[in-house]
Amino acid sequence: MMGRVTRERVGAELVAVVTAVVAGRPVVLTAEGGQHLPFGPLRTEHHSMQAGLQTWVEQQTGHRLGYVEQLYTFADPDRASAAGRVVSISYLGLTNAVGDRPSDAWRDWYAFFPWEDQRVGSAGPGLVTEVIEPRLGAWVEAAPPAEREARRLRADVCFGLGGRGWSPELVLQRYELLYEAALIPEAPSATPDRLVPGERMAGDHRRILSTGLARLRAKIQYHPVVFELMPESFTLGQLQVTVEALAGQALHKQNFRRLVTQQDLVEPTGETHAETGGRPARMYRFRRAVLDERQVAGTKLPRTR
Amino acid sequence: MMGRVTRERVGAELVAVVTAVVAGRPVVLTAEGGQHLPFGPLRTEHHSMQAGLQTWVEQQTGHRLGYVEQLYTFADPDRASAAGRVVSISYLGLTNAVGDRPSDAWRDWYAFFPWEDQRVGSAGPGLVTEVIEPRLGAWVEAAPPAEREARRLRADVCFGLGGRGWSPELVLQRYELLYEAALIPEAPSATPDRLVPGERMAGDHRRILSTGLARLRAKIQYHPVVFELMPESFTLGQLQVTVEALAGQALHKQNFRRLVTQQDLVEPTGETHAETGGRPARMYRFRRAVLDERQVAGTKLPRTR
DNA sequence: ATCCTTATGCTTGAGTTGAGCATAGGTAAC
DNA sequence: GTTACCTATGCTCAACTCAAGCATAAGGAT
Repeated sequence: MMGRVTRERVGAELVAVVTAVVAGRPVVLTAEGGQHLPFGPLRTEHHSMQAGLQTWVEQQTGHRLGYVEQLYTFADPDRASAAGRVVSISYLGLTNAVGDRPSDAWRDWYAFFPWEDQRVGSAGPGLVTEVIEPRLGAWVEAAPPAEREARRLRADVCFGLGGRGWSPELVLQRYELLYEAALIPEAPSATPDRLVPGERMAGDHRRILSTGLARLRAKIQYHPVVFELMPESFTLGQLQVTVEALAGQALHKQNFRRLVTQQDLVEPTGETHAETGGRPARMYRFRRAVLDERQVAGTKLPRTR
Repeated sequence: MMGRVTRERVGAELVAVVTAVVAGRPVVLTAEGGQHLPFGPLRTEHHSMQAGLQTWVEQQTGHRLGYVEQLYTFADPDRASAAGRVVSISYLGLTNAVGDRPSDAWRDWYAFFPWEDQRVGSAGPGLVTEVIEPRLGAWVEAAPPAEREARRLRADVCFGLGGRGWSPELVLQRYELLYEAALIPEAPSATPDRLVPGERMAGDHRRILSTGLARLRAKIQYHPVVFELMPESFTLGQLQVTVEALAGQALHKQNFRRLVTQQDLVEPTGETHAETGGRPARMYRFRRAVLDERQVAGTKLPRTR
């Protein structure tokens, strides 16, 4: 029967990856100057884990999350110390209001993962070709011959090398590859002179963050979650900028609007918006009904180039 | 800093949804006569949660899992009793060998979810139209008028009513709907005379199982995991039967083979197989290299009808 | 031989997607 | 006020994908 005793007990911790998009920059809520993600213990008084997370994220941000989703449960072995084992249950939360917290609590995603921003003009593309590619090349060459081809293939797939395309949703795989290649300060055998740029976080929080980005980038394509990051009404241009910020990639404008409108994800409010110095744009609002009507309806990424 | 103390401690439990496909029937490993899924406490000596799960599943089945993936972490509030809170971390495991365990440990998926098998000749289609649809209809009518349309829409989407198509991957949504409509014995307000057929399990294990089926049905479409359920070599017909068993749906044969072969998921072994009383089929093996070469490559479901 | 069964190959039409041309309707500079 | 420039929006076209089904192949059973 179910009453069987589980003899050992562990600490349970809730970790939140709360993200928003502000002025075309994706940001994540951090604590203590970006050193870690907000987290807290699961308490007995919490009705459920989601409820526990919701309440104390509201305490911190002053805003209710439009969307919460469980990410992954980690049992970081490095932390199984004297105090016993700790299990971290991580969640992804989306909001459109950054609230009144000091703005340095909201940090740009790409401060932690500069290579993930592949939009033209950003750091990503240069970083990959000038720093990451050569250092991964060295890592490939350092392998025993039998393993060399496997390493090269993995590097090529992750970072779109050798004529392969860049896949935005491989965030976690890229992080783990850099970790294994010791190009990241968290890695045990990392040496300061061979590191790839990017801020670190305490413990395994940067790994948790990368899991969140990966999930969001994947989810956005087949589930209408972007709208949780948008204000009540918005232009299709603003929506596209938001998606591009998350994907770290430019999209084909005309095809993006075709996708959004043909799926009936939005409806016009009747107003227009003329701030951009171009033709005024129609404003739209999200049709919340689609959440009930269908289970698949997303914002695919009609890529450019 | 990370050393912050988490004051309360909880029991941590690993739960496994281990599935295989035997003779065209999808089966799941259970304990104590199908009353619950195999589970066990997370121990300090386990290197990681996956390792812990792997080792004791191997103990139980005598076979190594080809594939293990974390499913979801539940904190069943009903079990937060005197002993304190229990957190269940669930995993999906796939294997192709049912081993030498007594075969009643392996139970047919569809004993627990008869409505999920929509293949012609199985119980599903009749069950939906003759039992589920009318009882859900009553549940819709029982709602306050303002809520009625929302309920109807939800029932229609989940069970493909009102001309909508059946979506195999909505396993969890269907279970939760039946739960809310009190058509399932686990539901608090369920009455014995209005139940939908299907065996129950202890605690929330049937919910965990439905999470597993949902994940597997979704995953199969964009990741080549079916092959973990297949023997070394197989015919395309056998592969199709396996996918159909999981999806609970018939597939268009010619399109299925085109999909599999065009993606280079398999390579011929050169042998043939003549047991079916028809033209002998070529045997194939899975090209394991695709796991490294690509991140997306699945067995989409070329549906029939 | 004839029929039944499963396997395999191929075609066709509908729909989806990537790419880009063309026009609309504003603001800012000259 | 005319020109340049900018973003928004509409539309077309070719390549590709996908559902559906016809046709043929190759075995066993009667």
